[in-house]
Amino acid sequence: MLSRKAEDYLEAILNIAELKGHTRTKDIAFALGIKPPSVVEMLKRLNDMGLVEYRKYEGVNLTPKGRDIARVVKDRHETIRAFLEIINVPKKIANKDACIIEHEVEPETIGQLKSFVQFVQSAPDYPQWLEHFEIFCETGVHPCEAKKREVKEHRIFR
Amino acid sequence: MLSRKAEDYLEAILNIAELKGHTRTKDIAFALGIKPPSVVEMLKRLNDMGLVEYRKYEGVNLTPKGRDIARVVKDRHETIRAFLEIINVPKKIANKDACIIEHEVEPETIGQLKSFVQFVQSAPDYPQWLEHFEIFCETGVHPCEAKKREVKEHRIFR
DNA sequence: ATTTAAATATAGGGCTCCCTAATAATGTTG
DNA sequence: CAACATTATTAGGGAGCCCTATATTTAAAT
Repeated sequence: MLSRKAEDYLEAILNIAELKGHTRTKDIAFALGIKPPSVVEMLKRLNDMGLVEYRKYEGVNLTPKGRDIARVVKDRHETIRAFLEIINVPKKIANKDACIIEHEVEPETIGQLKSFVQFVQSAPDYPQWLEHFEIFCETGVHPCEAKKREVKEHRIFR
Repeated sequence: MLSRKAEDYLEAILNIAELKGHTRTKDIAFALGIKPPSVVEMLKRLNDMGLVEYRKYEGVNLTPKGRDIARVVKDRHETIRAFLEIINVPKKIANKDACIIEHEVEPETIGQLKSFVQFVQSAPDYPQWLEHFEIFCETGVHPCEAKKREVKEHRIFR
């Protein structure tokens, strides 16, 4: 089983490679907020696992095996981020926390989260309940409940 | 900053204490799926941090400070577990994955998750969209979309 | 009260992942 | 091409968590 950190590295390498074409130690270190020597250490390990092709002073490339894993990890990340944004977690935090959640969580959980995101996104129009959710966040009261109460109160006053 | 593992220990101690009145090394080890020596090591550390009162061969108790933290952790856990169950992650997995997610995630995220759970739970009746979500999981099609399509097809055939 | 069993603790070791300081390779530029 | 800056790497070390094997203590049973 791959450690969460190893997954982070693979994902970072994929992202950087897509962005810049080549991947250097420095960029990985920057992306993960750590120091270069830590990166080198991990690259050696990933190389030994056959997930990455690492050549000193030249840079790294994902192997097909490594790329497959990186894609899965990235997909999970996107799913979680999208979900968190749906429930109005601020963008920046959503992204950061997706990084944390994405590891080690069971496929079933990711699967359900993914379904949920797709469900919301495939809704024909902006779903009403999401609007209700926003009101609930602000007021602490479910709009439908508020309606009911009004009706009740009317009855009392009459 | 407290490590995620340290938080796990505090939560476990709280749970066991509530259940049995006293907390022993063995029970913690069982709850966390690790061996007793690892527990002893952590208890010493938690003791030094003032989160736990640990006496050799006698057991542990949470200090007020430790109990406060444990309660927060447990609350987070409950929130996440409840959410995962709402989106139909199997109970057992929901609980396990809640353990994983609950750590290190920003308060904002927990807050929004919590709001979401409360929102669903405070809905006056079983919300229709949840039913729709279940159908979507099974069929991959949003019920509302399906309706639209039917209408369209009708038009074509006439 | 002594033996035996269960629980607990210590010693020592390993893996992961991070760091700083020092060294080596590479690139850039006058 | 030499001097300088940038980037990478090695060396060595530390914290966190876990383990097995070996004491030690407490509890239970004869």
